[in-house]
Amino acid sequence: MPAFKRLPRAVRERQMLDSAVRVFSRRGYHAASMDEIAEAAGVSKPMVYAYLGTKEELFTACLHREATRLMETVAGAVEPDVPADRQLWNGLRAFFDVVATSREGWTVLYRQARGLEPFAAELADMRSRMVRVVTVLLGRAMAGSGGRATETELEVMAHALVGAGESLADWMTDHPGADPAKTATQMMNVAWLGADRLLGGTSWHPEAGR
Amino acid sequence: MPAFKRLPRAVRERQMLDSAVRVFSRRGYHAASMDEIAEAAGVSKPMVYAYLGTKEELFTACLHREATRLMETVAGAVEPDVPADRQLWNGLRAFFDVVATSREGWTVLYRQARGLEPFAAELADMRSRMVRVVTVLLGRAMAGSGGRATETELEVMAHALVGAGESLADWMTDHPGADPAKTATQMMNVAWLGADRLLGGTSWHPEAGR
Amino acid sequence: MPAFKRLPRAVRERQMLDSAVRVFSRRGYHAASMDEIAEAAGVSKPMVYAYLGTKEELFTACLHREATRLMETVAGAVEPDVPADRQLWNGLRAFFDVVATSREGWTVLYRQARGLEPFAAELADMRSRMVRVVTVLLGRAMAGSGGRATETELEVMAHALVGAGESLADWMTDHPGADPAKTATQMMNVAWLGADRLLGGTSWHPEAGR
Amino acid sequence: MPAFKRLPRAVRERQMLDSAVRVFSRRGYHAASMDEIAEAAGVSKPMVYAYLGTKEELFTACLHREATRLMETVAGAVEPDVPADRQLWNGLRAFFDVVATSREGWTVLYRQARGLEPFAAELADMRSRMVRVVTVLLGRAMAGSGGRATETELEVMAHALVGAGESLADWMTDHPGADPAKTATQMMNVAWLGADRLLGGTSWHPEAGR
DNA sequence: AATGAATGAGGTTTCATTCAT
DNA sequence: AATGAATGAAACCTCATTCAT
Repeated sequence: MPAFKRLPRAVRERQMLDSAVRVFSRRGYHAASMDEIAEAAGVSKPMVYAYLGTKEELFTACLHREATRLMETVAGAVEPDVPADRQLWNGLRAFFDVVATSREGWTVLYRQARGLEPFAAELADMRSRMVRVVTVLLGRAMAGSGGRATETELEVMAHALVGAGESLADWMTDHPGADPAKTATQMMNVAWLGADRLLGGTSWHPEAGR
Repeated sequence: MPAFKRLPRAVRERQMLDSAVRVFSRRGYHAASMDEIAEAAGVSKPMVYAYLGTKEELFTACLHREATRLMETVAGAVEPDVPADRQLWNGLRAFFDVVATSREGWTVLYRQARGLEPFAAELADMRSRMVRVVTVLLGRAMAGSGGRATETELEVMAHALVGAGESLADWMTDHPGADPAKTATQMMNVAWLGADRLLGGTSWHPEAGR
Repeated sequence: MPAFKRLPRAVRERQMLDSAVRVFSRRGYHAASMDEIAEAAGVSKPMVYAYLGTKEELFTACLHREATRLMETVAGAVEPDVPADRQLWNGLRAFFDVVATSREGWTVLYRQARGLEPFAAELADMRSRMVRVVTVLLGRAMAGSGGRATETELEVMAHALVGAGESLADWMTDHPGADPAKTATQMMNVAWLGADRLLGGTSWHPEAGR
Repeated sequence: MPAFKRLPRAVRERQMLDSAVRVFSRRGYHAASMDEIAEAAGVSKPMVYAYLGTKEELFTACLHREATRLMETVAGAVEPDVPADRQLWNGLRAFFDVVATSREGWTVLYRQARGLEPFAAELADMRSRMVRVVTVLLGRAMAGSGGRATETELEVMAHALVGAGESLADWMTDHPGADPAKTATQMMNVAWLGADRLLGGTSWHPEAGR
């Protein structure tokens, strides 16, 4: 079943990436074969190699595209002049939105890549950037509260928050009906308020004056 | 290069598992070859197949052994008659201890397995058990505080906490000097107290009367 | 030693089947290696797998091709409006012709397959069809002779005839100079002269005075 | 499960051969593993090697034992002073008796070995001896009937008869209820009625108006 | 621009077979 | 006398990758 029409390169590339993401998600990096990807894209294998290169390069390309999509969405949700907690909530909601929307895209590739050299390194990098952003956010919040946590402590906190976020992203993947905004709020209740207060009855809400 | 001596089965099996964990960790499941594992164990390939079975079964065996080691250590650290926060801290410290001690053993296998069918399913199971334990813990804590979170909310909280723990385990893997007890405390500060209070200067400490 | 030229699939497939039949005949199913078959066809192993599939499938393909060749030749020799004995002779001669012509093709594969799961079952099927055809032929002959053999007796007779045919096919394989037509006649002299009398009502009995 | 007692060599050997025949007939020569055979005999593998040698030698041993059993039974059924037809019937009945009694033995001998180098050669030998016996029998019968078949013609007849016998043996294998004596009679009805006339001088010819 | 044809390389798995106890 | 421990060798199969058309 050859491609029906000669299409401009950009379109073809998009088709291939779409197929690649789908196949990689379903089968996993190693079990996915270039054959299957090419077929899924309705193209012959040499085309894939001509346009996107090696299997490794192709996977990297998938990773990049999905990562960019995620990062940009989150970045677009930022409102710089808002309190730190609200900023965090905004970012979380955007993050959960993306995850819920393109389940195949992000989560699965992410899960794959984290355990798979030579992609793990790259992923770790991206994760570091996220942690850094959160760290800065926490730093700003602290500046307005008179706290005195060390830089390392802030970093550890940020790691914990990012991990919690990832974990809930996974949870959403398994609960298709879950609402991103609500999940973001629930996470804020743990992360921001703390289990102690939360369990005691206090609760955090995005619309609260703070 | 024949094995140096005839050893009883139990010994050889342990050697093989050790080597397998090491090789799987370094190379990743797919890139690891049975050849390399056998050689690392100082044994010929057929021995590996005779004692531990297929590559898949071998990996599963590694997973099981490391998971058991982890679970038992954590379970052994539990002190049932202690307040919930302290219990959580105990568990966390034990968890971080194991991770820091056998870096190759757990973290890497865990990272691998989570993105790799047919292991992901089994791992997900184990993770579910962990989440359940934490959920129960939270429920008990709430019972003593008069809160009114729903079951689902508790579960989401538990997911967040587990994710944060995993994330910090990763962080420890990259920071060999880190102290498990201290890391556990830091995580409690986020998870139990909440970022808000923490940043404001309050802090949680394992020895505090509560 | 790469293939000399790029050839269309149909051609290559034929070459491969030819080689496979030859190698399977010489070495036997298990002793034959895909490597040797590929080399004999002047092709690399992956081509064999790409075009003809698994070793089992390849053997089945060989069996099918040779069986078809045989069946069609025999079927082509049938003249429906001729007396039963003549029809039988026609079929036999055609059968011996094929066997004598492609010695490697049929007999050897047939011998192999009869003792080899999972091919035996299929072969048994084909043999059953042959027996059935002969049974019908005998039934028609009896109808014109007033005999009264039971259905089972006819079937046993047919089995005996088919076995005799196979045996003589083997004999021909070992006597390259033998003439198919003459052999067919000789077999008729045993088989038909007996069948004829039997179908006509005469019968032999162990206790008879002779 | 080691053998329960130290047994004399002869007994052990018999056990092993029994198991070997059973396993070979169930699995086929190649699919049968020495492991399985040893286990089936309740003995360790080195014992099998010590007593019966290589796999090839073991199979040959099976072949020999079963062949001997068959030959001796048939030979024991001969009554030299009886007419040729009755002698043939006696032999056939004994033959079918053995086959019906030890189905597994027959399977190993014929279905397997006939298509399998290096055993086929040996089997062919045994078969030759059978053919020779039948040929002689036919010759004697002819001498008493005034026929004039050539030596080759007799041999061809013998081949046909042996083939028919084998085929009916197979048929019996698939019809466990069948009666050896009756089957022998049925085969005589085809084979002998024909041979009888043929040896008496009548002959069939394709061009005969019939 | 696009593809059918082709392969090198490597991995898992299974056996028959033998030591050393 | 008997066996658990051990291995060399080889088979099947699959894949990423590239020519030649």
